[in-house]
Amino acid sequence: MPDIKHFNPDVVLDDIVQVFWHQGMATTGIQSLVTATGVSRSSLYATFGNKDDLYAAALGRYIEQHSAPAFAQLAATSTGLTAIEEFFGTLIDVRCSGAVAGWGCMVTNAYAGPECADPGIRTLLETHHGTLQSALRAALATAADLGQLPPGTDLDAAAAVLSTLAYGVNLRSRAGADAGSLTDTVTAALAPLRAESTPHTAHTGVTRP
Amino acid sequence: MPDIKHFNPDVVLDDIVQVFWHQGMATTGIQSLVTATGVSRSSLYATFGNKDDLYAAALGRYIEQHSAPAFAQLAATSTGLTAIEEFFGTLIDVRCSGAVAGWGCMVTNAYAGPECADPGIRTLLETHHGTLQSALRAALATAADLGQLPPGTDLDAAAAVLSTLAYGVNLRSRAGADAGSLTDTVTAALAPLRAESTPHTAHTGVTRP
DNA sequence: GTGATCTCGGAACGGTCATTCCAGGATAGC
DNA sequence: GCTATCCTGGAATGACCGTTCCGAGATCAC
Repeated sequence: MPDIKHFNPDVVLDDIVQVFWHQGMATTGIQSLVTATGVSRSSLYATFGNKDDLYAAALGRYIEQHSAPAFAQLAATSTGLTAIEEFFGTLIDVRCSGAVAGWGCMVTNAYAGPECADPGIRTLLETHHGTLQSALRAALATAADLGQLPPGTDLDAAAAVLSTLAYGVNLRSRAGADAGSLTDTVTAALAPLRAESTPHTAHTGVTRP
Repeated sequence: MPDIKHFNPDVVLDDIVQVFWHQGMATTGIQSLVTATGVSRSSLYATFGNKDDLYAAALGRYIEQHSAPAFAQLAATSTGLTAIEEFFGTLIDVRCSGAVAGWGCMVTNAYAGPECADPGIRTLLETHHGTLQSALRAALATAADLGQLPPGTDLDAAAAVLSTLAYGVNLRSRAGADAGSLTDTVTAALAPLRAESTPHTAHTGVTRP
C-alpha cells in the first residue's frame, strides 16, 4: 500500500562507492553523494542510515565487487605462479591506467584513514585481509603441486609477504609510481619462489656490471 | 625593534606533527592545533601560512625527525642483513607498541589521503621513498660485501621489494596487526636474501607436516 | 475514487570549518 | 619614556558539515 522507492539502492550504492573511493571518506560530504547519485539527502539517510553506515556499506560493496572477484579468480585459477603474476598484473593495470588510475585501493585507503578506528570497518578490513591471504595461499598451493616452488616453501609466510606487498603497491600507485617499476618489484618478490630457474635474480632490466 | 615571537616555532611544529600524525590531515581542525600547542590561530597562520602549508611543514618535519634518522642509521650500519632486520624490528616495535602504537606512519598515511594530490606533498613522498630505497640498497650492498647475499642478487630490485613491504607493514599495523605476524612476514621476505643457509624456508613457527 | 502509507525534495538546524580582521599588549631602539 | 613595529588573543565571517523535519507527491489495496 505504501509508496515504493524511486531508485535502485544497489545502483546508487555503486555510485557512492565511486565517490568515496575517489575522494576518501573524510573529504566527501553528503552533498557530493546527492549530486553524484541524484538522490536527495532524505532518501539516502532513510535507505542507508548516517554517513558512517553509508561508508561502511560502500566499503563492503567495494570489497564484494572489486576485491572478492579478483581473489576468487586468483584462488581458482590452476596455473600457480602464473595466476599470481596475472593477479598482480591486472592490479597494477587498474591502479596505474584507466578510469580509476591514481585512486588506489579503497580498502588500502581505509587502512590509513580515520575510518580505520571504526570497529565495523576493522572487521571488513580483517576479512578482506584474510580472503586475500588465503587466495594467495591457494594459488601458492597450486604452484607447489605443479612443482613450481622450491621444496619446503612456507606457503603461509609467502602469502603474507605477497599480501603485504600488495598494500604497498596500492599505496605507491597513488603517488604516481609508474607501472613498470611496480611490475619489476612484484617480479623481484616472486623470483625466489620460482624453483631454481635463475636463482635469486630479478628481471628488473637493471643490470649491474 | 618589533615585538618578538612568544613561542618557539620548532617546538610548536613538533606538537603539530603529533596531532596531524595521530588524527590525519582531513580530520584535524585548526582548533585542535590551537589547543594542542597553546598558540592562537593568528600566530599559527602568521608563522606557517594556511592549513595546507602547515601540514606540509609538519610532514617535512616528521620525515626529517622520524624517517631520516632511521634511514641514515640503516644506511650507515655495517652489519648488512642484520641492519635491515633491526630496521624492520624497531619499525614494528614503534608501530605496534608504545605511545604511537596504531598511528601508523605519517608518510604512509599521507599516501592514502587526499593530501597525496598536492604537488608539494608528492615531492616529499618521492624524496622520502628515494631515501628509504637507497638506504636499503646501501645496507644490501654492505650485506653483499659481507657475503651474506646469494651471488648475483639484484640490489635495486631487493630494495624496491623491501621498501614496498615496509609500506604494507605500516598500513597493517594501523588495523591492529600484531607485531609477531608482521615480524614473521618480514623474516619470510628476508629469507631468500640469506645466502643458502636454510633456503626458501621462513621462520614463522608454522610447520607443515 | 478514496484513503492510508510511504517516499521525496528542499528548507532548516546547530555546529564546525578555514580564514581574516582588529584592538590591545609586548618589544626594542632611541 | 616614547614611539614605531610586530605579535597575540579573541571575535567575526561566510561557507560547509551531518542530520532532521515537514509539506507535497506518489503508490497501492480496496
